[in-house]
Amino acid sequence: MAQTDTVERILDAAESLFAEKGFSETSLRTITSRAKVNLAAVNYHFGSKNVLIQAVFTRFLDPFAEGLGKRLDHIESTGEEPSLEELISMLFIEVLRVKPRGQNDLKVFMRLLALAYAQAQGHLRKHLQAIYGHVFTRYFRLLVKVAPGLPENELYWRINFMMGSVIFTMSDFDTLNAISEAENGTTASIEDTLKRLAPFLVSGMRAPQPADLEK
Amino acid sequence: MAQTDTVERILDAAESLFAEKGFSETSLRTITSRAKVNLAAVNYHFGSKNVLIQAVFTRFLDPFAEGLGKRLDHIESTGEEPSLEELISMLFIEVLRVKPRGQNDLKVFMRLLALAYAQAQGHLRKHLQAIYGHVFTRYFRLLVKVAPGLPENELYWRINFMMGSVIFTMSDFDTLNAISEAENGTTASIEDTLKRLAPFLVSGMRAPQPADLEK
DNA sequence: ACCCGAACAAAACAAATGTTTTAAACACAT
DNA sequence: ATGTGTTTAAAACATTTGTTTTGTTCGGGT
Repeated sequence: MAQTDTVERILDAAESLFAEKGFSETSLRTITSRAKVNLAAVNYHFGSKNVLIQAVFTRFLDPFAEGLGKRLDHIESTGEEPSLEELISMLFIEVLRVKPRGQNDLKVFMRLLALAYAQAQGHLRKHLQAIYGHVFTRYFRLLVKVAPGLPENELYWRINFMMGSVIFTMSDFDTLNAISEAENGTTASIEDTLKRLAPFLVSGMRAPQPADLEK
Repeated sequence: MAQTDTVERILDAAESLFAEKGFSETSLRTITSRAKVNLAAVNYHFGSKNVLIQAVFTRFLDPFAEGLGKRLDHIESTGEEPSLEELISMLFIEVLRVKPRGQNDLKVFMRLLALAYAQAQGHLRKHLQAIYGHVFTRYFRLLVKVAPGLPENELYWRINFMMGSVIFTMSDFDTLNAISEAENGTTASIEDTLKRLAPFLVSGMRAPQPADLEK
């Protein structure tokens, strides 16, 4: 075969461009020109733009889901219950472990997640749910066991509250940081912001259940 | 003039379609056909699609920002400090007060907000920041006074954590609710979910400051 | 040396998009 | 009733989009 880094170059370009501008706003021509690849290469290697989008996601979600699954395996085999803090920070650690390339890949990662949610309807969500739904369910079941005596459905919503905070903050980190500088003269790194997030999330998860919903 | 509900009909159709599918994914032709209006009417009344997008936002953000501003006026004039709970629920109340039409407008409202954030770069964000930045700043300053002894920059990030939870959850409410039914057999109303959000957010805001960031 | 299939390049295609243009219909003041 | 400015209607326009087609190049196995 010829130099088959073509596929990788397409994925790299598509990933960053999608994160910057969204899916519909990124044309195949801008992708292929940044990747220094012929236009037809996308349809040749992937078949369609939608499949390319899915491929971008699986490339960074596959190792994440696999790593998370292994941690769940280990926990289930040893039988010892982790703390709530450990369970939450497990996600952060796994995210940080996955990123192999540059500095701002965490932002790219989060922005892609945010886009996947914002662009709710359509092929992508079903695709992600079909592939990664199982691992998420396992994580959720473990969290139900560990969490402080709240019913399942309450915990389900709190997990989504958590994910909203993380994804929203990280995906718009640059903008929020710029506003922060204008507003109170300080800037923060991504790591700082993750450290700020942890106690916020843990306290939120430990909040009492709203009285009139105890069914 | 002729029946000038044309503008309103365009805005109604655009609003719901944008919330469903996003901006780029919604063509002027689908908007005008749902609104039962001629294609050229959009460019005639608004000038361009971008201006239409901005108009959709100002239509529901103007009364929101105005109502919020009046509440801030009242608080500042009386001089009494509201509690953190009151300050947070103030946002919820104002959102619920604004929506004039159908049941699912809250979802539409939140989905539009989420889209505005997801489509970070570009005309929309600057436009919103230019118009509504002032009210947001006032709210922020008040929250700094009320909040439990945390530095400004810490509070700034926590506000964004809050907004992330709310916007993310509400904008994807239907999907999350469907997953909830599949996962643990229960469904929730929007009002239930807002009630669940409140203690989560309040506890998160009251969380201790991460030790290694006390600068 | 030959061949075969994979990889690339260039061009063309059909469809959809935002926008503009032209003309007709309308409301309303004079 | 007439005329004027506003609103709608229909068509056309120029781009841009994803995709397909056609031809070429390259590498390795027999």
